[in-house]
Amino acid sequence: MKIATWNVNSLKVRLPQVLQWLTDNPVDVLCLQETKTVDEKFPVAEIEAAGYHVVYTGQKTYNGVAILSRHPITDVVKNNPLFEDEHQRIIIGTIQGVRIICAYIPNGQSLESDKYQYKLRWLAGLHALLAQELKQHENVALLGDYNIAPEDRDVHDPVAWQGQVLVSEPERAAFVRMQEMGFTDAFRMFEQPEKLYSWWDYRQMGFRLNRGLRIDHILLSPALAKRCTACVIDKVPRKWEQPSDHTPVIATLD
DNA sequence: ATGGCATGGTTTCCATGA
Repeated sequence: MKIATWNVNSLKVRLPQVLQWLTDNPVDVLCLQETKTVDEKFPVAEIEAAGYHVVYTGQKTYNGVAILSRHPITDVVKNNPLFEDEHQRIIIGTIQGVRIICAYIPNGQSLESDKYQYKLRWLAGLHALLAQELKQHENVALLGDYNIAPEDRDVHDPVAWQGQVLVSEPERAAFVRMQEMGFTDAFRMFEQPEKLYSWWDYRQMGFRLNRGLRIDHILLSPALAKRCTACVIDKVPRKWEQPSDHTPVIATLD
């Protein structure tokens, strides 16, 4: 079973790329973030025609998440029942016995911003949700745009980024807390190329200069980590015309 | 030097992203 995550930065703009990518990479599950699409305008027919079931929750302009799956999706939950939130940032479903949590964690903007405090509160709510899901399910996977680069090796220029949003100590502590709950960063289970990231700034030739961050992750519960045989970042779509600034992460489960 | 680019909506600028 292959599960993947991709922040598409507008599904309306990126739908052709999503369909192309799924043709090239027929994964079982693809979690999307930043669909930026209200539910009434979600491209259900196009995705179903590609052979995928889909569940989604969106809003106007911002945020929005979806799970695409080759297999039926059951027990769907939209948003975090333990954290009141105007934003559509979480969708959960069970696929082939795996509890798939698709999350778009807030950006935080800057340490001085109210949005940063919201991010930290949101992460505390996520911790509570994960604890609840772990009680109920053995196979839990959290896939998405975390907006956290866990370690300095996940940052192209750790000195320039030191203390900034996405790498600040409280954010990294929130990531560590998930690891302490039993989750494993699938990417770091395996030997990886150096300086491989999942996001690059659109500006100033960020991708060409490999000025990136690894902020999109797949965390696996203990039972799933045992089944994980590979995890890769696919940089190919970032090279396409009019790309998302993020690129997909894929984990393979036995 | 707080810019640079991309997206969607309130559309010819603004908010947001990371």
